[in-house]
Amino acid sequence: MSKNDNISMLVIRRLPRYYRFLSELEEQHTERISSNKLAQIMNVTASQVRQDLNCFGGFGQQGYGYSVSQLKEEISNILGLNHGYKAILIGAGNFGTAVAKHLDFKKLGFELVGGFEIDREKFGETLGDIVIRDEAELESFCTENHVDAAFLCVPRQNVESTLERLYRLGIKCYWNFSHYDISAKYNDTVVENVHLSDNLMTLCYRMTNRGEQ
Amino acid sequence: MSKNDNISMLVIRRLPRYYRFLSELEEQHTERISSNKLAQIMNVTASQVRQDLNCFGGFGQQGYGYSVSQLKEEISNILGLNHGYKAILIGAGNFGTAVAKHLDFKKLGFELVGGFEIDREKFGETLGDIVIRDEAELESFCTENHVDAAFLCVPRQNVESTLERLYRLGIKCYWNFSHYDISAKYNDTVVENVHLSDNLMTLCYRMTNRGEQ
DNA sequence: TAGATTGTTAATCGATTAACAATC
DNA sequence: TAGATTGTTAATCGATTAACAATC
Repeated sequence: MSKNDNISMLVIRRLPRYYRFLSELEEQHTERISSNKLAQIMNVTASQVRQDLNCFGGFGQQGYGYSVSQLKEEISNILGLNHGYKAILIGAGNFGTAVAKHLDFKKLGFELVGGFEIDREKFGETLGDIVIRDEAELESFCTENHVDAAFLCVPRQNVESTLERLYRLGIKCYWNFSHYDISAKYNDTVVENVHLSDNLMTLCYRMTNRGEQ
Repeated sequence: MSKNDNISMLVIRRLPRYYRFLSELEEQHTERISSNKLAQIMNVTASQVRQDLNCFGGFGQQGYGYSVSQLKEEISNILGLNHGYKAILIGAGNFGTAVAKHLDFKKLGFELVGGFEIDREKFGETLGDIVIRDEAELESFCTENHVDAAFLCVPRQNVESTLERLYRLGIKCYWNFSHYDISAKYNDTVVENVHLSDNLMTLCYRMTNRGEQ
């Protein structure tokens, strides 16, 4: 699929953004778009758009531009959004609930197949499509069901022990809301961290140093 | 405060991470640390640590290294974490609730002073330290109380109209959980976006293309 | 003093932008 | 054909890393 196997993480992290803007264009029934116009909408350079897309192949046509729906489909394939990776939710507190209720996992490449909690009050509750189970059942559930990834929505102090169990079960892809440094301990994992507090501190910096840039 | 007013956004986004690791070192009663050791813990180069810190001034001492507590304090000041910027929460749904309950705003440079909702069932509820109010009261509240920032935890379709009101009230700093492109419309704002779905798509890409790197 | 480690300059590496020939 | 716009190469810019003199 790819022309070049060494694609920068910077390019990859821009792909979802392209995908978002293309989805919007499609909703507005825009059929074709030039790198120039797309760059303008996204507030980047046309050069960057063309370079980024050409990491994966030539999806455009000289003199015409790009077909919105085709390009969207190509990026979807590059991201692998069609895989429907089976994921479990660890922790059905406020964050776990928010994530499970508001994200459309099907569109994001995943399928949420179960949720686990230590709080017995929540056992049996349903959250979107999933049922909340006793975390003690983690091993039996994962043995019976194929699970590709875990969404870690538990406080930091609870992550470590659960993570060890998940890792032992062969689950090595994590979406991590805690500050626990997974890759430091397990180096053969795939981890995306959501550091909300880092993000908020950055906002604080920018508010404090407004005008300087 | 700064030696150089043109500090790269890449450096700035690393500051919260330094702050986090320094906080941990302090908790473990580590008094001093060398750029080499810190780099090792954080999985970056010692050069980068020294270059980053030197954007803001010389906080170390040759032959000794850096004082953990002093360096942490310096970074806190650079980020402006002592400001206690007054913020309001827009939307007390699952995400708003999760954010309000689980983040320690005081430590992140903010003080949450109120919350707003359109769902009348939630009026009067308390969430951590704040009371949920009718969004109709936004103007009166913000006129009576000084508000520096808004945390936007409402679905995309509701952001636009509320944003216009906030902007008219002079609130121009936003923590945005929606996909609405604030800076495109209002260019004198400070915006930090939390794009959870972008993050999850990146995880999907990395799972799909595992082994290639 | 000798050893350690910074602050800083210089070298390298990578990412972005500009330019333009290829081509629809 | 003429105009538009890509794919791609070359030029520029910026970030990271290496090296080392300064100094605690």
